Order: sequence, then structure tokens, then C-alpha cells
Amino acid sequence: MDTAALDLLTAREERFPGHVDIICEGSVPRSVFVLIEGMAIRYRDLPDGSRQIITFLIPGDMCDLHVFLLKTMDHSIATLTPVRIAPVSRDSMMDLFIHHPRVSAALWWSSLQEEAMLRERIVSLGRRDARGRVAYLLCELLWRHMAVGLTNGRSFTLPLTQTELGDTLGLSAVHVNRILQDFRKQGLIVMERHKLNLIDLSGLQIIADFNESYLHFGGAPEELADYFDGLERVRQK
Amino acid sequence: MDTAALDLLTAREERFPGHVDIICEGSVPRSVFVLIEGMAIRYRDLPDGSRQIITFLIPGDMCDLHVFLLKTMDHSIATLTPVRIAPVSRDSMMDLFIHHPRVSAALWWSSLQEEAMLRERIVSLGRRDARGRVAYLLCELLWRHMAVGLTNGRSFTLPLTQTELGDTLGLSAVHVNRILQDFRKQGLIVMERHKLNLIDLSGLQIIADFNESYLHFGGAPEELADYFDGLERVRQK
DNA sequence: CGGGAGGTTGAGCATGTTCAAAGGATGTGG
DNA sequence: CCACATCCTTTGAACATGCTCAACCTCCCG
Repeated sequence: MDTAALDLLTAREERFPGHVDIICEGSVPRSVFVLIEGMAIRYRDLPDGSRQIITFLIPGDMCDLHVFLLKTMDHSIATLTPVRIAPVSRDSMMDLFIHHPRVSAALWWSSLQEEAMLRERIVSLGRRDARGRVAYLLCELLWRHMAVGLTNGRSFTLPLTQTELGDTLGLSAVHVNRILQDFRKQGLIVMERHKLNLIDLSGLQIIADFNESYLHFGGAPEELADYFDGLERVRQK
Repeated sequence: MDTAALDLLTAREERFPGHVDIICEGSVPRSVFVLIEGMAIRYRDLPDGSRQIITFLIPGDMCDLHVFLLKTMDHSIATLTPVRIAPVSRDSMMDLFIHHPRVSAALWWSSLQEEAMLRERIVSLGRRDARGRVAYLLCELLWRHMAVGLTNGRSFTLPLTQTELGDTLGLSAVHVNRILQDFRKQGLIVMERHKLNLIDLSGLQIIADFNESYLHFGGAPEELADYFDGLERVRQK
């Protein structure tokens, strides 16, 4: 019945074209949503005209689990490609928390994973050189796409321009370009159209000092299910 | 009765000396805790010997609200000064979620604030120059100390070495030193012992492009209380 | 008074930026 | 289906920001 609750939430669906703002900094979001298809970014524009991309949203990602707790958005969300999203109202969300603790535990879990990714990006920006940052991002994106079944071997669709990569990694587009060329010459990656293939994944992971365990793909510890089942029993009394 | 619940949690207390690891990367945390006094950091060591400081923990901060959802820690936590902490067991935590939804809402809220700070650090590391980063961090720390009543005008105790500042900002200690000197020469700050005074706060905020609203000090929107009260009623049925 | 950690200084160097221009690719309207 | 416009990628060269290394200084604390 919990899956039924989830299905109900994602029944309705909205579409947006590519390169369009879904939510703007300063606005008051009225609903949460799940990204069903396509790719989007969280970002912030800075007064000097530059921008920083904070996270990529790929299918299955929730945006934002708790955003309605904040008065206003402190960043914007924009599409990179045409997307399909399932909006979830504030009320449905509250209903979910009250009546379906196991579902809310799963959502909670995913927000933890996102937090882990934010920490990882901080480490990247603070302490990895440009090659390491690019390599890390490519690995991270491959693993995330893998986790939701959107890979084909070691390749997946990456609809990003080099400018967007630069805005994510704190690098200029020109330098990103040079690093990607270098990776290609070394046979680490192949890119055509927007299909990226990480030929030499382990080589990239070494450059990146990448460790997939930081992304916590293993899922939550087993015993948690027991806790949340207990929670459910209490509430249903 | 909710405050009673909180008091109960923080009744027990542990002490640690300065410059000691409280929780290490890779370990399985058995309890959550609240920092009562002193200062601590979340950080990660990298294979090349460098480290990245991810967040500062100051009195009132919770660490980590949800950490027990993760199998293992993806970073370590260390004290900077001697600290007092109140440990909270996994069971008390679960109990809190079940019986005191308004308290858990408050905790939830604080984890959101932390997430906002992580995003802000990403923007800093990705798109601000060295002066901007230093200025931003000083402003952020002042505001956070203000929020918990640990300031005296525009000054507060900052027990950080320049190396630690560098490890936070992705800069070398030498460069941090030069920037701080510059700020002093320009009359922006005064530092003696470990007392920092942001003489020209608005000047710093301009250099930093600092906007305190990103830290979401305003608190959660009013109507949220209603939601969580409703939640409580349902559970108490 | 001595030891150690942290702060300060200078000089050379490296990584990555900026600017400008040219070369693809993609998509749209005629 | 071509022509054109636009956006993206690529290239080179000069430049800047911040790093490294090494030495020295200063303060604190025992």
C-alpha cells in the first residue's frame, strides 16, 4: 500500500522544455516534485554575472524534499533538457509523512544521500586540481545514472556543455575543454554527440581519487526498517 | 512538555579535550549529539595528506541529526577546543520522532539550514576569489554566533589557526595570512588572541557578496507549526 | 629559559584565467 | 534542401592568482 501511495503522488505529470527555470531564487515554492525524465540543475547566479551549479538532478531525484520548510528559495532550478516532473503538493507531502512512515524514511534517506554529495563537491572544489575535479564529476555522474538504470555499460547520455561543466567545477570552459581533450587523447573517455563513455573507468577513478562509498549507494542499514515499522505501528494505534 | 523532552535528552553530558577526533570516517556512529560548548569541525583527509574542512560546529549544532541512517561515516568530526556534548541514543531519537513531532520538525529545520550552508560553501569555493572566501567565512561565522548569543557586538571568539582557515577555504595558510593582514591594514577587522572583531562588517559583506538570508535565520514559515500540530494530533489518537 | 606551534616574509613558480578569433555543429526559416 | 544564425568547441598567447618552499619571527606555556 505504500507503493500505491507513491504511485498516486506521481500520477500527475508536468512537462518543461529545455533551458528554462522551474523555480527561481527568492520565490516561495508551493510544491515539491520528482524528476521523471530529463536533467536539471540547482544553481545560483552571482552579481558579477557568473553562476555556480550546485547539483545535477537526474530521473528519480526529488526536488526538494523539504523545500517548503524554507521561506524562500536560496537558489534556482533550471532544466537542461526537456523534462517531465511529477509535482507533489504540500498537503500530499504532509499526508505522506503522517500515514506512510516507511515512504518518508526512504525520502529522508535520499536527502541524506544528497547531503553526502554536497560534502563531496566541497572536497572536490577545495582540494582537488582541475583534472581531479573533472574526473570526479564524470565518475559521480556515471554511478548515479547506473543506480537508476540509465547507463549502457560505461556510457550514458550527458547533455552538458563545457561551460556548464565549468560552472559546476569552478573552472573556465576553456580549461574544461583542454582537460577533456587530454582525457580523450589518453583513451580515458570517448564522447560523441552527448553520449559519454568512460572507457577507462578505473584510470579516471584514480585521477579523481573517487570512492563510490561516499555516495552511499548501499542503501540504509537493515535494522532501520524495523524502527520505521515500529513507528508505523505507533501511529496507527 | 516538548521542552521537557529536550531537556531530558541533553541531561547527560560528555567532555572532550581540544584537537581530538570524536567520530572517524568509516566508523558506524551509535549516537547523535548536540554540541553544548566549544567548537568542532567536520572534515575529510585526502590521500595526498591534505584535508578539507567541511563545516564548523558551534554550540547548539546537532551532529548529525540523521547520521544513524548511514551505514558508515563519510567524514570525521574533530574538536578544535575542549567541548561539552550531549549524546542522544538512537532509541531516544526515534522516540522523539514518534512522540514529539514539533521537536522533530525543529531538528529537521536545522538540518535544512545546514544544507543551505553547504550550498553556500560550494558557491564560495567555486566562484569567489580568495578575498571573497575569507570575508564570507568571517561573516558567516559572526552571524551564526550571533544567532546563538555568542557575540559581543561584532566580535566573537574564533579559535582557528590560519592553516585551519585555509583547509576550509581551499587556500594555503600563507595566502590566508596575507589576506587577513590586508583586511587588518584596511581596518576591516581586528584580531587579538582569538578574539575576532569585524569592525567594518558592511565592507566585508560587500567583498564577500554576503547575504544573510541564505542562512535562513528567519526561522521556518509560521504556517508550518499548524502542520506539525496536526501531525501531533493524528499520532496521539 | 627553552621548545613548539603558529604567524610573517620573500621569491620563484604553476595552475588555471582571460581574451580573441576561428572552426564545427545544430536547428530554423525560406 | 540550402542558407543563415547561433551556440558550442577549439586554439594560442599573455596574464594573474594563489602555491610552494624556506627562513625567520613571536608568542605562549611549561
